[in-house]
Amino acid sequence: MGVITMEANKLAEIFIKASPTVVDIRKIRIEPGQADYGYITSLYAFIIPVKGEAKFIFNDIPYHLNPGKVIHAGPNIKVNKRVVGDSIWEYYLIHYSLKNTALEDDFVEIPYELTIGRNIKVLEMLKSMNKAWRISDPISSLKVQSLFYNLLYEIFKSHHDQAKEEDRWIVEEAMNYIHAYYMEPITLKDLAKRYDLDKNRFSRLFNRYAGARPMNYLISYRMKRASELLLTSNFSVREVSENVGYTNVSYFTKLFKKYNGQLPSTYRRKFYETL
DNA sequence: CCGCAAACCGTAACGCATGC
DNA sequence: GCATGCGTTACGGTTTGCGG
Repeated sequence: MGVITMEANKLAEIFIKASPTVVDIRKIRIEPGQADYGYITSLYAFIIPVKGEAKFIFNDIPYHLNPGKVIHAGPNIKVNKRVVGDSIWEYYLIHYSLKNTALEDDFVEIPYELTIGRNIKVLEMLKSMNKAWRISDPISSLKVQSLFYNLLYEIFKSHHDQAKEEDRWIVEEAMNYIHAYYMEPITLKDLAKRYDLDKNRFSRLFNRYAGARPMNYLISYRMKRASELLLTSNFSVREVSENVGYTNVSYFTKLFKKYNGQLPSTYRRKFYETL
């Protein structure tokens, strides 16, 4: 809790207006277990983890930094950091300043976190930027600036896609869950809780990718299984109903009729009559 | 006992308002 | 234009009761 995530389009808008200029780029390697306490930042910066992991505390809010994430921080933030785990902590640190200081209000003073996943493009750009930064002629400086803009694009874009990816994953996982546990009682509330989402939000998210609300999807799946069972087994209607997750036949019959146009018993009878 | 329907209750889905 | 919060509505789910 406390970690702020930002919307990619909003960020793009802000950065476009603000014309950031790179002030410094460096790749930093720190041995495991090392810590650093209480310094205050003076510039805007992106922290892009490459290897290992570290705990940062910005103004008392903890952030866990590992590859796949990008952190943005502003000036006047108190930083405590510690490298955790037993591998070397390696990251790029890019400091930049704003041309247009009138826009400083748009830059959140609280650090925020972006999820970009494993991104080779980003790593390659950082490498080139770092290399070009060591050469101090105007052409190389131009290269650094243009790469910085490319980098921003790539980071924001990845962050944007990652969000969608996460949503899609949740829906797929939920569908798999339904396929596996349709015979058990499932409620929307419990499903949503699995993904730590508000039930309303989850229901809509599910609908966006699955084309049906979760509970309707569950029912359809149960009805599909029920019709299969009616034709392929010699279970009684009651048994079929129990096998797809309904404790009472009444309700099952009602639903089955709604979904298949006829009652379970009729459905079975009609099928065998036409053989 | 079994399958079904009607009556009833609680929850999920819908639709609208609001904010971003 | 899209996501979110919230009140209302519709429907899922339980109980009861009836005919075969």
